[in-house]
Amino acid sequence: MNENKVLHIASWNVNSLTVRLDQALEWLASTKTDVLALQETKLTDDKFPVNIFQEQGYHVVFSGQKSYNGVAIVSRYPIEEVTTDIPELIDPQRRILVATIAGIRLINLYVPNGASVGTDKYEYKLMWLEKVTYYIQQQLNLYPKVAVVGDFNIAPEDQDVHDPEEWKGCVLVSPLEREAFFKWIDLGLQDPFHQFTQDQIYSWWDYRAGGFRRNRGLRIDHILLSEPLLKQCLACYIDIEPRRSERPSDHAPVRATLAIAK
DNA sequence: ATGGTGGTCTTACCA
Repeated sequence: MNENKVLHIASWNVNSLTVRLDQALEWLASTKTDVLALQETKLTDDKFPVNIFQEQGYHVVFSGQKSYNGVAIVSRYPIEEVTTDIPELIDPQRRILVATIAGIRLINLYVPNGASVGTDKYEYKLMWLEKVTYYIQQQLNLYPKVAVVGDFNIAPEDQDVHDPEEWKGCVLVSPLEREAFFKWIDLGLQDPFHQFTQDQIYSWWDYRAGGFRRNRGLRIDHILLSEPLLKQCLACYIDIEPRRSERPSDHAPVRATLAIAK
C-alpha cells in the first residue's frame, strides 16, 4: 500500500538568530517544518547554537561571520554534500549554503541588498547574481531536483510590490535585478508562488514608517524549484504570523509543501 | 512628514 507523505521546506531571513532563536524553534515545531533555510543569522560559526537544534532533533549546518550576513540550514533529515563557497565567487561575505537533503539539492542564498541603484553595493549585487547564475546552471546539470531558496532581495514582478509606481526603478525591483531573476527562470527553475491562491503576497516589510501596519510590503523571499520538484509541489505560501510577533524579523518565512513517495 | 526602526562587540554601518 502506498502512503503519500509530504516534505515541508521553508526559507526565513531572521535578521539575527540570537534575537530570533526562540521564535525560530517555536515556529519550526508548530509548523512541522522539515527543512528550514535561514538567512542573516549574524553569528560566527563558533557561536552557532548547534546543541539547541540538535536537542530538538534537527541536523544543522551553517556559514557565518561577525555582525552581518550568515546562512544556515536546519533539517529533520540528514544533511549531505555541504558547500559554503562556489569556485565562481571568492567572497568573504557568508551568503551561500548548499546541501543535499532527502534527494534535493538545496541552494540557500542571501542575495546582497544592493543599497540603491548606481552604488558600489548595487554593482556587487549584480556581479554576485551573475556568478551564482553559473553555479546554479551547473547544479541543474548535476542534480534533477534543485531548490533555490532564500532572501533574493528582488521582487520579480509589479504584482509583488505594494506600490509599483512608488518603487519603479528602485533597488529590489530595478530592471537589471529582475533580469537576473528571470535568467534563473530561463535556466529551468520555476516559482510556484503565483500558481496558488494567496492571502499574503509580501514577505518583507520595512521596519520604518509603519511598513507592516500599512502593509507596505514586497515579495523578495522565494522558493524556486526545478521541473521534477515543481511536479511534487502541493503548496507554496508566505506565513505572515511570525511577522506579527513581538520583536519580529522584518521578513516572514516562505514555505512549500512537496509530495514525496513513500 | 522626503522621515522612520531595528540589529550589531555601536556612537557607524547595514538593511
